[in-house]
Amino acid sequence: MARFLITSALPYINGIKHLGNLVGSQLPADLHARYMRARGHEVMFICATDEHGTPAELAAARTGEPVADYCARMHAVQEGLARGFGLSFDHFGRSSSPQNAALTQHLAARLGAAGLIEQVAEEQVYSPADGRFLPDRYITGTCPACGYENARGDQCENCTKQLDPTDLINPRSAISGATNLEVRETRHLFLRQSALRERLDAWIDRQSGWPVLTTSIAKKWLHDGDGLQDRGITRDLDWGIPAQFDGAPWNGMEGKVFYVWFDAPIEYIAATAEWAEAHGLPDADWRRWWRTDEGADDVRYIQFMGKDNVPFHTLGFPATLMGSGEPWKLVDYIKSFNYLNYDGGQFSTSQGRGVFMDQALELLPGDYWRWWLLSHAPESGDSEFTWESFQAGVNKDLADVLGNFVSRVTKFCRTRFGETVPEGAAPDPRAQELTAALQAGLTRYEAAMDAIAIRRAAAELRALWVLGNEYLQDAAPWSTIKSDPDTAAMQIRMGLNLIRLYAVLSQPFLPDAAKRLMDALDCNDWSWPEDIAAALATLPPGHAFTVPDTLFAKITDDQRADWAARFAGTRS
RNA sequence: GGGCCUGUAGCUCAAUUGGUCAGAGCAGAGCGCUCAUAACGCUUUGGUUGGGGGUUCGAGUCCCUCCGGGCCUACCA
Repeated sequence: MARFLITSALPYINGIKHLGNLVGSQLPADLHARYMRARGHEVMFICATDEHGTPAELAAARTGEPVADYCARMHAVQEGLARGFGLSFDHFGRSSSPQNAALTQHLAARLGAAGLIEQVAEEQVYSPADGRFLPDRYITGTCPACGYENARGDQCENCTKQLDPTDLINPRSAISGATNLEVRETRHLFLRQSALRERLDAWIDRQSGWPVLTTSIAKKWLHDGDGLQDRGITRDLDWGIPAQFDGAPWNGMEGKVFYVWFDAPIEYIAATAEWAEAHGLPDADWRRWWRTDEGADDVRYIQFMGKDNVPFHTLGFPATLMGSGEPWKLVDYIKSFNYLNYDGGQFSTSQGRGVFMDQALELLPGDYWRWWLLSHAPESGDSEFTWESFQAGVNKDLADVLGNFVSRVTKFCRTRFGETVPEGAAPDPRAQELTAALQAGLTRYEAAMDAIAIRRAAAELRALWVLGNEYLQDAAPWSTIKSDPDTAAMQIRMGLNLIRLYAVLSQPFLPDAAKRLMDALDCNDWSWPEDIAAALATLPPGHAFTVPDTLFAKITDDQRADWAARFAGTRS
């Protein structure tokens, strides 16, 4: 038994996430966490909301709430949606927690003491009307290159030219529209990532088997141009972790907070501390996951994230931990994902394009989405959600192959033997053949799951379901019962035990359906099969069960057309 | 501009270090079965692996080039 620390990239507090966000981090992380637990490993699965930064402040301002209230409310909303999708976090924390503030300040102080933080004076655009400094993208104006009137300060969306806010003609605040902008000098803390470049580079080189997507992005940032650049880790904002605090090795940072990309990854650790507090456990209980000098030496730490998050997890966060000079646990494997597109374009939070988590759950339970999303996870390239594909995947895989198998076995048994596992003969050669095929398939499934090859794992799981239908077709208990009731009974006994086996094996993908199957079978033995023959004898003759309700309902053509039309436009 | 990824049957995707790897699922066609959510099983039609050139005994798999798609490029997070 090993110990697995699993973190999912933190969803930003600003609004409800769409299915692309879900499949890019939280969902695959959950799959892995559930699988590892099922295999008997000790797992700590951590996620949290990322709550600081300008967008949170602006979103709160729009609803008229104090930002802290807004974040608390949205955290609860996201937590509820996570539950709806069956996300089995050990703790779903908040980057605004006191634990994160303390740890962020602690690490910053350590970095400062190590000479890895310096103060840099910068000029930034300030908007007196808004009472705040404006990030580049919150300044709009006319593009000097193409004349586009709504160009952003970082880049013109029309001609894609990289811009500096001061390049814009007639610049104005994207927040208030104010045009009386001025350039002010402000001082910020910079993390001297460049000083850690060699260590980071060597550390990346030491990793093996990481997705190309992960290492290529890290290498690009390490070696492109002048190499890894130092990064500002503070901002002129109110909402965040104060950059000036007791024990800080610098002065003059009053009124400034740490930048979200500095404190958000630290929340992985802090959320584990939150977990300990929530369970009334001592600090040692969370530190054994994160401090290699306090027990984390045998921990395997795996992170899940979309490709946009890779630089911060391969460079920024490791730089923070390495630079602290303290023995913090570094990530062992980074599973990164491409993007899921929506019907020919991108999912877009800002434009409300695509299906959002709350909307998805209004249409269908979480398992339907989990299956399609995971079996189409954008591992090797961007993938695309279409309603046709979703309908086909759900109907064929879940309703026909798995759901109908359960239905035909349980209903046949009820009709011919009653709702108890029938006695019957001992397994015959055909049943042993099935057992062997399942054993081989299980090995392939486990290999894919161990390797976090998600689409392949889904295909292997489905192949196991198919074996049940093949066996049933071949054994044909509806036929054997006429001449050999004992054999028919054995065949159905196999079928009922197969359902339990499928519930156990499918649980990481389909937690809710698995639970319903086990409830119908009146079974609570979730032990992962070591030996298939033994696993298929778990439900003994005479064991009572009930025929479950339809496991997965099919998506009709009318529903598909209706949903496609409803989500064609933008979210209101 | 620079960098990275990608282009394999109608669709979604597989093919260890180049050597029976040209495959699977869906869709299509035929047959079978009737327990079941008109479900299941078997068989089967589809590709000169984006175009062209090169290296090699041998290349989706390496190199060059052209065409197409996507992403990143550090102050959105």
